[in-house]
Amino acid sequence: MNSVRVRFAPSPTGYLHVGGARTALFNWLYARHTKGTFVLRIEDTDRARNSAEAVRVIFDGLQWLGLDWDEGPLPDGSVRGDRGPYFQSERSGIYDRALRLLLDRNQAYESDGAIRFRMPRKKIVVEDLICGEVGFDCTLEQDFVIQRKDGSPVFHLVNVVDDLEMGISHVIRGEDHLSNTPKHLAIAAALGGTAPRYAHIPLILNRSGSKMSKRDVGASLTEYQDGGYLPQAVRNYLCLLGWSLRENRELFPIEEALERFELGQIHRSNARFDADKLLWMNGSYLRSLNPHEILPHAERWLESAGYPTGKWAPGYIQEVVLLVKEKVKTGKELVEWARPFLEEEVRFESSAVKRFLNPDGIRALRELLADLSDAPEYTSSALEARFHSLAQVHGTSVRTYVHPTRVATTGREVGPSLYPTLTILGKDRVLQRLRRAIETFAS
RNA sequence: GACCCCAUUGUGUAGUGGUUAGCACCCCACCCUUUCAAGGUGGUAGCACGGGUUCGAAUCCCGUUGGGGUCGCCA
Repeated sequence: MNSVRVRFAPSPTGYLHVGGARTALFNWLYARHTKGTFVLRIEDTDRARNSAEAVRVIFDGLQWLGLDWDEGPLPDGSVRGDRGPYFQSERSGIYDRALRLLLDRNQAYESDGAIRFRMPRKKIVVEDLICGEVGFDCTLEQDFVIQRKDGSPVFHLVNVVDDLEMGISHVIRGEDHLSNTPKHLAIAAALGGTAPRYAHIPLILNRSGSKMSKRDVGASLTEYQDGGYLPQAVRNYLCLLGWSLRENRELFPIEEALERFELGQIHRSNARFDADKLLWMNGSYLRSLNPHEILPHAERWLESAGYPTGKWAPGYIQEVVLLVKEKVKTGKELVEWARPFLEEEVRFESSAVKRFLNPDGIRALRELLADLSDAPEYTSSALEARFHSLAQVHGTSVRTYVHPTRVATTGREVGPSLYPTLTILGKDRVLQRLRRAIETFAS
């Protein structure tokens, strides 16, 4: 009988931490690899933190990453699984029963209005699937609170009770919990249950080398959701923090990770979060998307940036996106690069104007305008030929025309290839923008 | 401070007693080129240190140093 049951048990704090996302990912990978069950449990015992909005963020994050759960609350308000409830706030009866049991067995006692667990004074060995045998001398350990004065149960209690009640077989969690594990083992034993196996995964460190926290840039998954990252890229990157395929390959489909994922191969050392590498990886994924795949993403990015995509002729957005996608690494950048194609007014960068719309540039634009006005053909290759012959006639390089034209039509000195840009903009708009630039910047 | 974990270029990793220590990101150079990217080629940079074990250690053991984590009526 296959009995792997793992869980992701986040606390609804209003955001999903990348470390949490990676923990969820590893749990999910292990569940899928073993054909086991992935449970989502919401640890909302701290009433101050509990809100529907905060839970929503967790759902959104997991769904965005493609991490589906077999048991737990669902975004539509329904519940899947018969080992619930999956909100700790709805499980107080279960905790009360556990508390009473511990009290009856004299494994817990009241003190100052709270209830403390009677920690066994002995050596406790954690047999961790990743860290190996880790010994703790608990002979001097203090008893600790498992129910607050206000009657609410504390993490150490509820976490263990729920893992027991829900039949969790493996607890895969951050290494910051390793030191808590003797407590958890002791509670499980006092309750007469069989504790799950533990697997403590290394922490994700921030740029300066300490545990990534809420305040760190890039710590929240929403930054990637909103920043135009592709979920498959973020997921791929997260796989690499503490785990690898071991064959000099870093870009791989999730199915492959799922097939190859083993707890024993997870590292024991912490990993620093490298935003540059994630950015590179995202660009790599972005470029590998075919037109059919990238369009929905691009439309979403454009829409949420305030550019309705429906108002344009069919195919126009796609043309723009395909032109621009080779040059950008995120959806956010894609939007930036697409702007000149979607706005009436050209926004001029002052540095670009200064550099290329000087008297020489304006002269070049005048020559180009005259030449282009009666161009019979307006295609990318025709434009290219025209630019070249223009340069030849005037005994200069094609650059003389290219740069001022890019600035005049897009406002910037960098951008996609010029001829396709001019083609997509269309002759009318291009001529209009050339005239406009000449009027505005000729002095 | 006590306890626990960790240690291969700046970063992520491969490497499990014998390798010119491999790959990727970053950085640099060159090529390509209308800009910027992408792509291609090449380059800089690493086994923290000290003891052992061994014919032979990045690999095994011990210590030191360094980094991280935990010590809440937070989770």
